[in-house]
Amino acid sequence: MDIKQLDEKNELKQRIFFALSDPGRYKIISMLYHVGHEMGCNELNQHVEIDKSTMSYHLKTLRKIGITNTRTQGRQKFVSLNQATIEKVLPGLLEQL
Amino acid sequence: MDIKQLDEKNELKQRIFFALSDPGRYKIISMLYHVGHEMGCNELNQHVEIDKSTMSYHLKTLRKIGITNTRTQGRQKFVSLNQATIEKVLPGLLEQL
DNA sequence: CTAATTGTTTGATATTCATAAAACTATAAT
DNA sequence: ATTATAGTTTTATGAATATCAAACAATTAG
Repeated sequence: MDIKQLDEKNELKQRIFFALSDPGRYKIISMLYHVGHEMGCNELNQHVEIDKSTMSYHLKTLRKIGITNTRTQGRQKFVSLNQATIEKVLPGLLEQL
Repeated sequence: MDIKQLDEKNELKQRIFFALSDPGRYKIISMLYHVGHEMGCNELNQHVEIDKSTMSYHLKTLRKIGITNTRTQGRQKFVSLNQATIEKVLPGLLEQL
């Protein structure tokens, strides 16, 4: 693996660490991991107590980092954890949350 | 373990994630872990290319979080990783850096 | 005593970040 | 058609961050 790929890997790690450094995002990620399946944003909101626009903002961040997937069904959006992406660069991390 | 202790544990985790979310701090932590022994700030500076005052700022952050120890000898300060603290809440993480 | 070395602190600056209210879009229900 | 639901975007605001130059210790060397 060349230096460029190493840097990219470290950048992804750092973005994941950034994601986990905020209490709200930590709870979102932890919740998604522990329930083990996708959740509607509203459902998430019932468990993680933050304003819905703040929630949307954080979810957008997670999406941009690339550690969540979103599926739209009707007027609902279901968010799920892109577990493989995380495991690939930081195996074993999710179990620690 | 009660909720308060859990919260404290998660707070420490989140602070560790914050520490690792910055490229400079990531390199410092990674370097300290991989060399496996304490390093002088100046020595660190030769490996991690950041301004010495920025370095000092980041090292202060790590100290406040509680994941490094500092020992003064003459005019040098030796920094080492408080590995046990990290391992306690996030076992296996350091090997991934 | 005067330099140089090692590191911290202060101050200024630019940037990013988190938060929430308000307006907005899209879908579903009545 | 209206209204309710689900979520996003915009806008504004305050707080936190990162960076670096310059001044400031404290120790050591010449």
